[in-house]
Amino acid sequence: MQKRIDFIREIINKDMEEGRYAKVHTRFPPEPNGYLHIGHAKAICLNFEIAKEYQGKCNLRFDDTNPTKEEEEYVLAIKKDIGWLGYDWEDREYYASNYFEKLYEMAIELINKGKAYVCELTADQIREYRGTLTEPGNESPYRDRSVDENLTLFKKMRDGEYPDGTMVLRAKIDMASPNLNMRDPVIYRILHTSHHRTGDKWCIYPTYDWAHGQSDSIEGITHSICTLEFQDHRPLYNWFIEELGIHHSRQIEFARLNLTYTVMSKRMLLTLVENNYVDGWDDPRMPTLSGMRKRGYPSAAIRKFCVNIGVAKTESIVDIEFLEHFVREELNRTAERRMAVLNPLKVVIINYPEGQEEELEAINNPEDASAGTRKIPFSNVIYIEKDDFMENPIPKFYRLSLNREVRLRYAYFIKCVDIIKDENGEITELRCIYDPATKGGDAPDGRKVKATLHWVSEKHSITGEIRLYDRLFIKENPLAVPEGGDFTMNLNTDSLKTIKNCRIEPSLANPKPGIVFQFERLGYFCVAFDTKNNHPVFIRTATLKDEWERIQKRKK
RNA sequence: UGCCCGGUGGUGUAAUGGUAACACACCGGCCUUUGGAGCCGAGGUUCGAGGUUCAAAUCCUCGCCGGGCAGCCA
Repeated sequence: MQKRIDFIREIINKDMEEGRYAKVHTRFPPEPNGYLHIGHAKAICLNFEIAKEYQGKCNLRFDDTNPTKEEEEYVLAIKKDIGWLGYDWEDREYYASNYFEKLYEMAIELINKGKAYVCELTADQIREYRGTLTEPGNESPYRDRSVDENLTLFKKMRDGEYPDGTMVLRAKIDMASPNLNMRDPVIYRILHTSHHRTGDKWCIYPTYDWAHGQSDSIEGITHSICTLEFQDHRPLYNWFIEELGIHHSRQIEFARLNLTYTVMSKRMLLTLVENNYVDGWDDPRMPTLSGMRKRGYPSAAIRKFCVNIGVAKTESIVDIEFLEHFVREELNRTAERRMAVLNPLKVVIINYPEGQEEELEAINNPEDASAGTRKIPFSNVIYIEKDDFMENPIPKFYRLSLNREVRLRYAYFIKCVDIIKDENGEITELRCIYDPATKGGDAPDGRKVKATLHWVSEKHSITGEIRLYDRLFIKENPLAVPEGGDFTMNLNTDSLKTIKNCRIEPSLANPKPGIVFQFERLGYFCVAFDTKNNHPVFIRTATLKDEWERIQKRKK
């Protein structure tokens, strides 16, 4: 995949030139406490693509140091999503929990060096002793315990002799450091909670800060790429590595992805799931990879998006349309075209013999000749889209109207000669005449029409359900709320509209779930996984760009 | 009044002291059997002020603005 060189690759190039590392080895380190979202995709692509470019490797490592939040369900989902994105960690599926024993030994080593101590201050006291952003902290009264005492206490912590929260192991660094992370950070806490991998083997767990850098080191990671908020932790990780005298990875921080009309925090996504604002983590409206997969987004589009947004340290918000652009670009190339009418309006062609029918040839994908053609049945009663007719056409509307001629795609020119209404004045049917000479859609006399409509033959069509998904939030920044409000007040209450009786061309009677089609002039639609035989269900993946909609919007 | 990071069109990313580039969006036009796709064109002097230099988005100084950090979360 072609990409411009970014600051991360620049650093790596320099490291390689200077011989700092013999090869490049990266890793993607998710915490299994939620599903992966598009922001994670950025990190996944970065790490795996860099490994590929430098003929190195990229590990998958679960950062599972907090058993109170992590679950097996999430590790399964995460692996599935990374695989779907197209990346392979081969046999390098690691877990921070694999290193618990090693990490424990490292802690002992620190204690032996007089660089760690068991502290019995409560959580609240630790906070008070830490000082503030502008004032230095105070040293814990337990800071100067003997090595032996620390060793004994730490062993007893491990043996389960103390309840949760009674003591912790802390690194002994500098309570006056301007970097709060260096003010004797906690590296082990007591948690009598069973872990999804280690079960009840442990009742003390390393903190992320203690586990992360050393896990990278153990795996021989050369370039540890993470998000901006860990910049302030880097000195701490370096301190650990140096005290322990182990392999030193270079940490490089980049800005996480933000998208308009989207929330990206796992906490908020969990809120949406738990309060049933959406139908699970994989709801097609979610920014999760599983949601996007269900929505019909091709993984290639997501990859391309991730490459094209670039990487930098500037915090930014990418327009969701940029993602949609790559989805459309990919689908335009790959999706076969079909015809479906969402809001059917009956059209009777009065000069086409009743009972007669014929098959017309249609191109499956104008962008890909190898996709071939298919036959579409035609008869005297068809359906067109309600929106494609206007009794009193406004300027620039050049679809069907009384006495106006348009083309039915791949079929004939038709001209509307009569409008039938019900007692409420609603249009229920159109009467048209067709020109037999225009079969296929071209007029031998060279006359032109301004519009081409999609259509479906009444007696041949099948009915189906179509789910129209829209963005989940009404505000570009869902987090912008008045005092006391929260992001859920910016939820789009109309983000899902279900249309039951759509008319769909017969070739779509038994489509394969997951496949995406373009319904001509409407958009891309993905076959839903709960679709049933002869009653297909489609999910709208994305609309087509709509010039007519833009014209109307502009007038407002 | 602490420490760390950042500031280039509407958005995102380039330009690594030498004519501010690319993509998306937007606007205008062409083309079109999808008002799709495609094609062509318009729009910025780089947060501000000084300084260094023949030459500054880039280097220096001082401001301004934005973000992160006071979990036994990651």
